Amino acid sequence: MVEYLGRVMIGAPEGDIRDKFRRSGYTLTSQRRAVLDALEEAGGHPSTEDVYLIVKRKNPRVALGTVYQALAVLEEIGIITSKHWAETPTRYDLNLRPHLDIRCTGCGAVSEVPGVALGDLGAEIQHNTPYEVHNTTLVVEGLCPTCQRG
Amino acid sequence: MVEYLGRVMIGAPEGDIRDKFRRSGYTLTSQRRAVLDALEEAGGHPSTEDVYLIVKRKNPRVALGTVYQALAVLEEIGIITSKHWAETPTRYDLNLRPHLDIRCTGCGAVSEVPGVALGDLGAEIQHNTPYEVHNTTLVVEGLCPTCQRG
DNA sequence: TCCAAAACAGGAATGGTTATTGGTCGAGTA
DNA sequence: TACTCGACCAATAACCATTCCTGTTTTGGA
Repeated sequence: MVEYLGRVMIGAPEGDIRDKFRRSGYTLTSQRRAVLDALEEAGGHPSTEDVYLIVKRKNPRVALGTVYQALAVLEEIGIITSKHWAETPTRYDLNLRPHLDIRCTGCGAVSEVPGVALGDLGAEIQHNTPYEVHNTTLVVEGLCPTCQRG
Repeated sequence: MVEYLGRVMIGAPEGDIRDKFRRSGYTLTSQRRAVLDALEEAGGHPSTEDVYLIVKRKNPRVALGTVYQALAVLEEIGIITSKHWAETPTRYDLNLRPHLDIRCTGCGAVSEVPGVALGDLGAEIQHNTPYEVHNTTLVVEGLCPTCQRG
């Protein structure tokens, strides 16, 4: 059995993670811990496949389905968030703070766009629709500096 | 051979459609015309499958792949637009005017949200990233009035 | 009318994701 | 310690939207 001793530095603090697991009723298993560590090691906005490959390096027995399920659990209890660009695999992020990401249609790289204030767009939308608004996500695509030159 | 005599009323006028096809080099075939008619008949924001079923009613020989390709061509030459919500099939729209749509996570219904001004969000994003911004889409989800009661 | 290019039908293949199944592990309890 | 129960896991099959492939048909231009 491989041991996962790493600590999550970028995302929620260790205490929060334990709290969220305890409150949710889910168990913080070694596989779920491994997925968290892999997210940290990957940095940025890895896909499920990225996470799977990192986890598998340390524990080849972990199945892809387990990673999918672990990521779903981690998102459900609020330790990570997911983002989805059309035609591409879902990506995950340890960064819980609301922020804007842009994806390069050339190489697939994802970067944060700082300093853009969305204001109370959510409230404005809610004001103009009878729907009960749950989720407003801004999806941004473009070409990164490298791909502009290529 | 089924004849497609319908005229597109909601989307681009007939002349525009012909122009766009001529300029693009693509041919306005009976299948592509049928797809346009189906989009009009479906109204709202049909999925590829929706369009396929309508087209098939009139001409059972049309293949699903053809509908996919026809929709891609129609989008490429600027006669229709597509929208994509995560985990759901792509939806198409004859309405070329920029507008905001919300999707019900309960029943899948899509409605327009009127009166929301996005301002120059695109410009603001471009100002804050070295990426060359091509596309900014606001994805909104919620519960429609009916599903709120359900 | 003839020909080359484009478009099509039908169906197989792909890729991301989810569901199923049978087995394992661990906490709580007698 | 032995038992029980449920959560969890690995492996794999299934799913679904979409794309690709192949042979055939249609189209527009010479």
